Amino acid sequence: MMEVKSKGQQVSRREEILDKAARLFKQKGYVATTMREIAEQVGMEAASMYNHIRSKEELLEEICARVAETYVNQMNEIESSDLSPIHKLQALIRSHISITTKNIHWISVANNEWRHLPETSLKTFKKARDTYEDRLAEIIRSGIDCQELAEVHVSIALYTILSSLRWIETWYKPNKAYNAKDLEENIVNILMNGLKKSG
Amino acid sequence: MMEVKSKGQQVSRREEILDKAARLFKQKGYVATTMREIAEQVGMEAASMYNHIRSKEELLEEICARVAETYVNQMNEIESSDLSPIHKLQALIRSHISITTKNIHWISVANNEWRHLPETSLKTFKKARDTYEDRLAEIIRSGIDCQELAEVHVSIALYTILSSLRWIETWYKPNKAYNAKDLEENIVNILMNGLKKSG
DNA sequence: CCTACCGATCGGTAGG
DNA sequence: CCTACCGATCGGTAGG
Repeated sequence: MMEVKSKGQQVSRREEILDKAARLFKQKGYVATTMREIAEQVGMEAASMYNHIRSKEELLEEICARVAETYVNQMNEIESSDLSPIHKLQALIRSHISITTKNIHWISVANNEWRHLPETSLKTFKKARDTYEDRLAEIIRSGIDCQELAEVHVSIALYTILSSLRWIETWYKPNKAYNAKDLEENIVNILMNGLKKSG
Repeated sequence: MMEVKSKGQQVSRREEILDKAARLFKQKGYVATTMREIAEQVGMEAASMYNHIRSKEELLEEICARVAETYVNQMNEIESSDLSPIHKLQALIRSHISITTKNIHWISVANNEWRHLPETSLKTFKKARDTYEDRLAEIIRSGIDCQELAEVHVSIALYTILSSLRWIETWYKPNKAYNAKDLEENIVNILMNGLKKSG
C-alpha cells in the first residue's frame, strides 16, 4: 500500500519499462538516459516501447506522480491521527525512511529529476511538494507552540529534517553494516533529540 | 581564500564562462545545458568559447576540482587545529555552511553533476570525496570515544550531517526570513544537540 | 571572435 | 514487436 511500484510476479510490460527507466534515470540522470538504453534493459527495440508508452517524458511524469501520491497518502494518514505533534513528526520520519528504502530508485528520480518534467506536470508536482512541506511545517509549528519542540526556526528545521531523509536514497545500500531499522532508529534519534526541548 | 570562484571586477573571459556555466549547470543540469546557452549568457557565439576552453567536460571538471579543493583546504585547517572533537565538528559544520552559501552555484554543481565527469576526473573526484568523508568520520569517532558525542552509528551520523549541509544549496535563498548566520546557528543547534550526550 | 558546417546521436514515426 | 528512417539538435572544427 505504501509501495510506489506494483509488485507480484506478472507485471505488465508497461510496469517493466517504468521500473527499468527509474533505475536508469537514477543512475545516469533523466536527460543522459536514452530510450535505446531503456529498451535494451527491457529487451526490445526502442521503437517497440512506443506501443506501451507515449513518450520519454511520460515515464518521468508517471514516476514522479506516483511518488508524490505515496507521500501525500502517508501525510494524510499521520495528520489525521490523534498523535501529539512530536509523535506525528516522529511517525512521519519513520514512515518517510521506510518508503524511501523500499522504493529507492523511484524516490531518487522524483527527488532529483523532477525539474525535467514538462510544464503542466511540473506545476502539479511542485504544488504537491509545496503543500507537503507546508503541512510538515505546520506540525513542527504546533510542536513548538505546545513546547514539545525547541524554539528552532521552523523552515530551517523543516529542511534539515527533509534533507536528512532525502539523502538516504543517495548513500543507503541495504547490504551495509546496518539495516533499515538501524537507519530509522539512528536518524530519528539524531533528529529528535536535537529538536526536543532539553529543559 | 575560501572562495571557489575568483573575485574582483576584471575577471578573465575564461572565468566568466566558468561562472555562467556553473549557474546554468545548477539550474538545468549539466547534460541539459548546451554550449549555445552558455555562450549566449557570456555574449558570444558557441564556437568562440573554444578559444578559452577545451570542451564542455572541461568546464565541469574545473568546477568540481575547485570545489573539492576548497573543502579539503577547510578540512586540513580544522583537522590540524587543537580543538576537541566536538568543537572540530562544530567548526566544520559552520565553515561548511559558510562555503556553501558563498559559492552556491559551484557547490551545487559539484554535488549534483559530478557523475557526468569523464573517467579520469571522476576517479579523482570520488577519491577526494571519500577521503573527506573518512576524515569527518574519524572526527565523529573520536568524539564518541572521548564521550563528547552520543553513541550513534558513525556513518549514519556522518551522512545525516552531510545531508543537512549539502541540501542548503537546494533551498537556501539569501533573501529569506533568515540570513546565513541564522542558518548556521539553527543547523548547528539542531545537529549538535542531537549528537551531544545529554546525560 | 564569427560564419559555415559536420558527424553523431537523440526522441519519435511509418508501415508492416 | 521489428526494420527503416527522419528531422532536430548537439558538441565541436575549419578557416579566416
